[in-house]
Amino acid sequence: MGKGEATRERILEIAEAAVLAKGFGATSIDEVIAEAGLTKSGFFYHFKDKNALAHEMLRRYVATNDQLFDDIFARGHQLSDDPLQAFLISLKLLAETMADLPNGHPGCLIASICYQERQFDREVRELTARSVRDWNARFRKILDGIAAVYPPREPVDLDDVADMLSCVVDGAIIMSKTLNDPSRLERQILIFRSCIKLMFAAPSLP
Amino acid sequence: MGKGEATRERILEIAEAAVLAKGFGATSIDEVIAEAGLTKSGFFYHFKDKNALAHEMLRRYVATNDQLFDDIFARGHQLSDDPLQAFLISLKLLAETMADLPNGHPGCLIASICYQERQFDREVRELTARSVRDWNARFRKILDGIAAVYPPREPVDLDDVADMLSCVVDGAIIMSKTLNDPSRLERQILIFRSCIKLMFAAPSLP
DNA sequence: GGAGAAACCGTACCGTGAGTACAGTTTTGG
DNA sequence: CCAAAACTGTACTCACGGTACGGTTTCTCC
Repeated sequence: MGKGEATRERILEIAEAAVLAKGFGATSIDEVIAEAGLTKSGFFYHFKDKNALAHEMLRRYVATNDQLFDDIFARGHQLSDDPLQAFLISLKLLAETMADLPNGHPGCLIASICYQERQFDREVRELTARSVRDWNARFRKILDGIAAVYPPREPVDLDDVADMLSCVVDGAIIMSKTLNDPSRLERQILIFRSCIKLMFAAPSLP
Repeated sequence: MGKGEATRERILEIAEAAVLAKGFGATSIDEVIAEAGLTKSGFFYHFKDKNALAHEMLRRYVATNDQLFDDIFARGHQLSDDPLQAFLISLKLLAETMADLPNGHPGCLIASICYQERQFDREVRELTARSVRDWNARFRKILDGIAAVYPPREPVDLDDVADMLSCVVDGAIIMSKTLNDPSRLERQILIFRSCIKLMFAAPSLP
């Protein structure tokens, strides 16, 4: 990794924290470069404008989250052969992971961008949309595996159930931040987990 | 209503649409006053700064939503004496109301502010927190009434279930906007409704 | 209908932040 | 050592938030 790449990473890290804390518009380049220890010229050497910065931040954020999901769902699958049990374990792991974040979840970049959309170009908006669709498809695939073994006890659209996880997480992050109570996120994931249990597990099972 | 009040309302309406579409930071006063047909001096006659504008927008937004919830849950209670049925009816009404919005839900001001918090003073942040807490308490009260008649079939914290509605709605609004698909919101509310059914309704009931 | 308050308009100004331009300088890797 | 890469420095422009303040129109009430 060249020196330039290291600087880029440093800028992105600082910028992401600032954007999640106070929004994209309120995050000034001056402030980012001050913390990163370089000049304005240096910044524009790496990013042609703020939009490019947003684009790279998003790429980074999506990649990190993808990796997290990969790990967690692989671990769940590893701990149980039963698709439902594996998913329930993964959700528990996800909840724990979120609970272990020292200062609570820093926020969802996609949600942040969603409420600032006009500031970004088509490319950025398409990247957010694609990421969300990918995550939904991932969850949907898991649910397909479950439904094949455990027929749902209530007629539900599995696409909607898959969407629900992202919705609950995004909503819970907002609530955590608004109420300044990080525990909200963990608890919402666990409630979603209960819903999955109720949907698929036979009434007799624990 | 004096003429001043009418102008204030006009400003707030225009500003709310702009803020939800592109964020608070990206909404310029110049642009709002141009649409409202008045000058900068006129704007600052009504609002001492942008923070005051945010505060009033939020008051307006919360009041509107409170009214909506009052209507919808009153109607549900009116259509069934059974607390569970009443809630299920209300959720259906809520989903339909959201589906009927011509261009989809414009967005949640609280979520929008959540991702821009540093731009606002303590008063605004406290108002958002209080509103969320009030809504959660409202839903919790309804759930208490249901749980008294129908013991939950899975050990769940009713506070968390109450929170879940706000989370699902907020998350679904974000997903609707990100994917440019308004139907997502309605479907998420209905999935939440299915979860409520699964939690409380006896297995034999339809 | 006249006076005074409320609801504005016009102009000029300041500070901050995004972004440009471009020439010069240091750092780094082959 | 040398050429590219990774910056620095200065000097702008433009948009936006906000201030200051004097003047003008438009209600409203007696």
